[in-house]
Amino acid sequence: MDRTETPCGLDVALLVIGGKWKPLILFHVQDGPTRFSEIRRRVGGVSEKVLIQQLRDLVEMNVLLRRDHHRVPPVVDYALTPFGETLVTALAPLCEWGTVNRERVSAMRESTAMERNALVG
Amino acid sequence: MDRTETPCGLDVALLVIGGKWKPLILFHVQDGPTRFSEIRRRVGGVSEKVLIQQLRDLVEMNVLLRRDHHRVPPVVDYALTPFGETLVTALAPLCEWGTVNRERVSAMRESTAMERNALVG
DNA sequence: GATAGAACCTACCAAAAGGTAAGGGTAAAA
DNA sequence: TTTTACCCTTACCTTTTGGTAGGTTCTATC
Repeated sequence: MDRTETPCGLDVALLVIGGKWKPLILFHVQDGPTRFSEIRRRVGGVSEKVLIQQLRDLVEMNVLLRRDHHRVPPVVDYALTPFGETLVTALAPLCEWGTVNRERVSAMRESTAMERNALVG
Repeated sequence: MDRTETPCGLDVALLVIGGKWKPLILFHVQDGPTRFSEIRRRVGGVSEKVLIQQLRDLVEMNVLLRRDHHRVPPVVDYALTPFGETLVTALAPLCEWGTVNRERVSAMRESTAMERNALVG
């Protein structure tokens, strides 16, 4: 059977998880509702601005639920929606693939970078 | 168990499939070696420049194999490597997820876009 | 009284990614 | 003989994305 006619759903998936930090966010939120500052600490390396952007995108897509506890100073946490859970489930094999092949991939990236530098120098 | 210490492999996976057309390319190549022009037709909407860029990235990453048949006018095709096959396998659930949720996701994107426009206008 | 921490927002800037338009060298088809 | 198709390449430009640095409002703590 020819797959030319059956469009691939990966474009849809990437609409949702496309963004430098979104996969990591999903990963670090899957154990339960997590506060903003805690996500920031766990993800590591994100600026607040970008974190909020990506969190908002995920909330808009109904992947995450934002809960404002209406306290001051603010208390807000984010949790997976049922829809978000299906996404995380679908993401699991890819996550595992990445974990298994981390070394391999980063080694390849380094070697090709070296080749490029050799051509330049 | 706390996942804070076990890094998520999704960042690695996105290094490989990150790029507007890469998932689609992988999808359209999985039935066997495919010629450049055929990939271009199947993917649809890519410029030659970008297609070649992404194909080269995938070749560098050892996901695809480029075979030059040394004819003129040129005959070149691209096929999945064994490594690439493992990636496609890991990608399958996400692909299915996207297919199942295509309507839902595009509906959400449209509604939030409408909200934004309403705020502007 | 100064400071730190919570969860953001805003203006501005840099880098990366993608897109457009043109060309190139060959051979077969029209 | 002009056109078409093949698989690219290059120069240039626009869009998207991400990052920096500052500010805000409030409370609890030192």
